[in-house]
Amino acid sequence: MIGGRLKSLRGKKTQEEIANHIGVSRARYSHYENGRSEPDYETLQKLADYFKVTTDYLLTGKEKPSDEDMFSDPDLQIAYRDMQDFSPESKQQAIEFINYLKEKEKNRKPKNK
Amino acid sequence: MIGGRLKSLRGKKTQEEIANHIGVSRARYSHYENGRSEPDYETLQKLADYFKVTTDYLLTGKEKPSDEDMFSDPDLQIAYRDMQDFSPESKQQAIEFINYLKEKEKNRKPKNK
DNA sequence: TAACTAAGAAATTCTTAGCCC
DNA sequence: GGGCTAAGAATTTCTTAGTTA
Repeated sequence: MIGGRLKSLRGKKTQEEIANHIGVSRARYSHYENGRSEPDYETLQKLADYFKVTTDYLLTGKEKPSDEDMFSDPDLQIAYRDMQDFSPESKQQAIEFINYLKEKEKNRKPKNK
Repeated sequence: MIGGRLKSLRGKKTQEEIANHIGVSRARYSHYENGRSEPDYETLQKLADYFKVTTDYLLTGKEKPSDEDMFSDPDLQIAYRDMQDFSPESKQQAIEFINYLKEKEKNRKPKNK
């Protein structure tokens, strides 16, 4: 399960190195990689931080390692959710402003396409 | 921790309804909401599926409900997708404008709902 | 040196049953 | 009905110590 992902994320580093960084014993980390036990949520978070992936990725493997370049930043998502609660008028205003920015973007960098 | 998020996601549904859907006892689900215990990974996944959010969101609260079924206007969705291609500067501008509108909305209707 | 594991200890979760509002 | 929780049972994890390669 999550073990395999940990294994490949670790690469050529030793188990001890990872274990030290996240503050668990060697044996404990080994258990995680071999599926003998699963990390508690706190440790899972530390592992995700250390490997620079989301907990989602560790758990499901369905997301890609979200290194630096995440398309969808949280701020944008929050803004989007906010917009859904807007009155029709505000919604319209928001959309218009976004379209305005979109035009500006176009001119800034002449795209192919 | 994750309990609070479960609570708000549940809304006005009963604990029993959620519990039945994910296949755990009432008491067990109650424990999750009140932080007396934490769901194992399998149950966490079921909860995330049921509430249509990522496990990341349940664990950290940092991500949004998965945009899979962000219903609402198509126009808004298009605008959202456009924003993802924006430069950081334009993104920032868009977010600021949305926040400005958000404030305006707040003042428009001082009382809840 | 690095990784793995058996076995018991320790910690956590789950169930039952009941209580409260 | 709907939600909460004490106590013990059940399950899981963690540590130690030792084995394997």
